Amino acid sequence: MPQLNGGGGDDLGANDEMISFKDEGEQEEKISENSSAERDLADVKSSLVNESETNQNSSSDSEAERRPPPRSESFRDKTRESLEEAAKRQDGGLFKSPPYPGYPFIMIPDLTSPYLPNGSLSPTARTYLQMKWPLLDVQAGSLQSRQALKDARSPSPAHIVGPFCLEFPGQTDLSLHQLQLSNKVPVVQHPHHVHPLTPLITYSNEHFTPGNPPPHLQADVDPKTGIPRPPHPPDISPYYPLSPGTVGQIPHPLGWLVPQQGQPVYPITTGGFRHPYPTALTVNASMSSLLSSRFPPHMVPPHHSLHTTGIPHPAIVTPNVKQESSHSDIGSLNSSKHQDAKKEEEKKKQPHIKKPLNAFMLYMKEMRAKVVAECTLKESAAINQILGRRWHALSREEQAKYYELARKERQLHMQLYPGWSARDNYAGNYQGKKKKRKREKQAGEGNEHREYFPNPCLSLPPITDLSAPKKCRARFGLDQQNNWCGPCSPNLLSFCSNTSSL
DNA sequence: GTCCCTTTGAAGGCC
DNA sequence: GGCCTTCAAAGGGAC
Repeated sequence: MPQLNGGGGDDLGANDEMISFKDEGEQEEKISENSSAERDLADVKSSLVNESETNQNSSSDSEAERRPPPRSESFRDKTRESLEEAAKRQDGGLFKSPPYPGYPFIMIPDLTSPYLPNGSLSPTARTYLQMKWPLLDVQAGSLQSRQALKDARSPSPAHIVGPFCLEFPGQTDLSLHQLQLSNKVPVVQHPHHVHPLTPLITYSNEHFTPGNPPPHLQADVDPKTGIPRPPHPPDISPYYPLSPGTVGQIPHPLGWLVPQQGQPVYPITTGGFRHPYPTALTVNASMSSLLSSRFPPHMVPPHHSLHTTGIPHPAIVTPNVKQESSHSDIGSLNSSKHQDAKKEEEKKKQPHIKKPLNAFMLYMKEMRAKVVAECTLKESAAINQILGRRWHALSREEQAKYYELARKERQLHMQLYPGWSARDNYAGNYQGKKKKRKREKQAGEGNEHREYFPNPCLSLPPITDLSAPKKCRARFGLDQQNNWCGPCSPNLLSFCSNTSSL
């Protein structure tokens, strides 16, 4: 279990990474950012068509209350304090918007040892699991647990947001119902029942095959206690040590029934429900055969993508076959080209070791589904904007947890792939893809500013801040306002100011 | 089918 | 050291 530098000297930057938020107008922006996440959703949705943020000023009072307190103490002390505090309020505060909902076995102290000495789940663990997975019968169909779940859900752990991101505090059931009525939201999905391990399900979920429940997911029973335990795929090796039963790895029992954006809400497979880096100690060679039997051939990582341990590492991605074949066709036209193509082919066959996820990526993985569910947004660009703002709205302690996880990911990644460099994945080194990006497009000077503020109402400082328009005003002058970029355009500004709905 | 968009952070290269 | 670029995830949208 990752600890937040309780005393160890091994911090690889978690503290350093606690960079203060941007200055310059960010003060004002922070006010709006710290304005609740739910407004973010509304903001973004509306701002997709240039919504104004001016109304955010009206709620600055409540926002001030939500803002993290001044951080006069050392970060380390604060971190420890917050952990202790979390430990104290583990039961009472469980439904009070847990500070780190995505990492229950880290942030929910009780879940670090969710099992009681007799092997049964601790009350808090049960409650938490029920909250996270309402369909998971933690106690073998215990009516009690269901009742407890029902009760527990009443005080909404967070804000359930309806299809239009309206807030209905305390109206969880209603909101859920509304969500269910919404044709954009999976009926079974509860917005807050995002799998608590999503952030640890790093790398792609591409190996998951929606369909019938995998046989291995039949709830297994603890041989000692007789208590059914959540399924635990044998091929998953915990990176972050878990207690007996590895509660953190419990897939949603109905995960295969809960599609979301073409993916399960609770990805379950070795590719989808997994820890970032299976350790060599607990994985055996039968994994590939297991994969072969459970997944379509194209989803089973070829052997050459196995780690030296024989593990199909989640960070290893094999380039798709089609590209290879197309290159082979081209190569067949010319012998020299053929050789080149062969080389490329071999190059492409080399496993692609992905970068470890950084803190924000981990955060995004965790929160994306929630945002999608809350706001019925699907465009990742818009979602990421929301997540970016939420990220800034997080307290340092909350961010620190993700930094710590990211740090551990990097450490493990380094251990598993000592010679790997991020450079290896740069286009050219790795042929499997792709991309040259917006920077290239920025060649046009006019676009530069525009791209920096891709969505004016999201990225610009408050409308009252005239510094941004000054950029284009300085560049082109007042008499060439037609050359001003969108965000700087006074017309757009007034549009933003006056537009608040789709 | 491929790339772009959008976010933040990490890492590498260049000056 | 500062700046720039690329990549990591994600999925709709554009081409």
